[in-house]
Amino acid sequence: MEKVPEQCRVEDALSILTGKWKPIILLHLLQEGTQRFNELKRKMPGVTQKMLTKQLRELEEEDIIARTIYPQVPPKVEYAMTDYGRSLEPILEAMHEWGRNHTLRKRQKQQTSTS
Amino acid sequence: MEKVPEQCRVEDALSILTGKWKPIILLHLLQEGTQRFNELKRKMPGVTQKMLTKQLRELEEEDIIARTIYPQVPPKVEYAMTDYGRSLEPILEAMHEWGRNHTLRKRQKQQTSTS
DNA sequence: TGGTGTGGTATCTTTTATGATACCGGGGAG
DNA sequence: CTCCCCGGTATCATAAAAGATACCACACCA
Repeated sequence: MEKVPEQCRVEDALSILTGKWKPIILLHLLQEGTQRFNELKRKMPGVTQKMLTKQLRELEEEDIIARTIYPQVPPKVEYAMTDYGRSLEPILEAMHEWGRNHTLRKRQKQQTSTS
Repeated sequence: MEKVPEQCRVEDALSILTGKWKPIILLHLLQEGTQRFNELKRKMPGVTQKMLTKQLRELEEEDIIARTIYPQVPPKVEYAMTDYGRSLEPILEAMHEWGRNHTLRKRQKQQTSTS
């Protein structure tokens, strides 16, 4: 029936989330809604135009975000989560929750090692 | 109060799961319990010894898995999930569930494009 | 005596991801 | 006229991840 091994599914999700700037892009779009290119760029210190473009394109390719071009001058391009993209939210939340505990744990370790 | 940006938490989780062989290692250990090195290796076609060692060491470093060496000849080394490692299960399950739908979606897209 | 199984290391090469930098068109501000 | 803003592209360089290959000690088996 199903020939694809189980772990491939996990890797599918992982491959979409993996990328230096993708998690933060997704969090911005989820939490603050539709954003313009430079708006995102300003909120992500350190990212270069090229990298931001690339990561956005890859997310768009997977139908996680939608890119809307307004035929104006100067150009206006907006990025928004798709419904499909929003289906990633449980994963991001699970990771966020886990990460919170991970941070706490690290702190405790540091304390015990310095005491 | 909290100076660490929210997305860092997500990236913490991601950084632990990311690695070509880590998801499958974790799934094997979760589903089949403690495993020896070569036992894992045989279940992961294509992995080289070096890569398997590296990924296992990284997971051990993060306290996700535990490495037990039995002072025998020939050597016997076992890998097992730690309790902490098992706390990743909700994330892996969320990704697995998402991946299942992702696969279905891709298939549907192919069908509509070839019809 | 030579080959096998165990759990690795040490090098080297290739592939992939990320980054720095320069450039673009065209309107609007000064 | 000159510069900036916007949302990019193109080129080149670097860093990081992954892979190929060879080697190791030791005991066991035949």
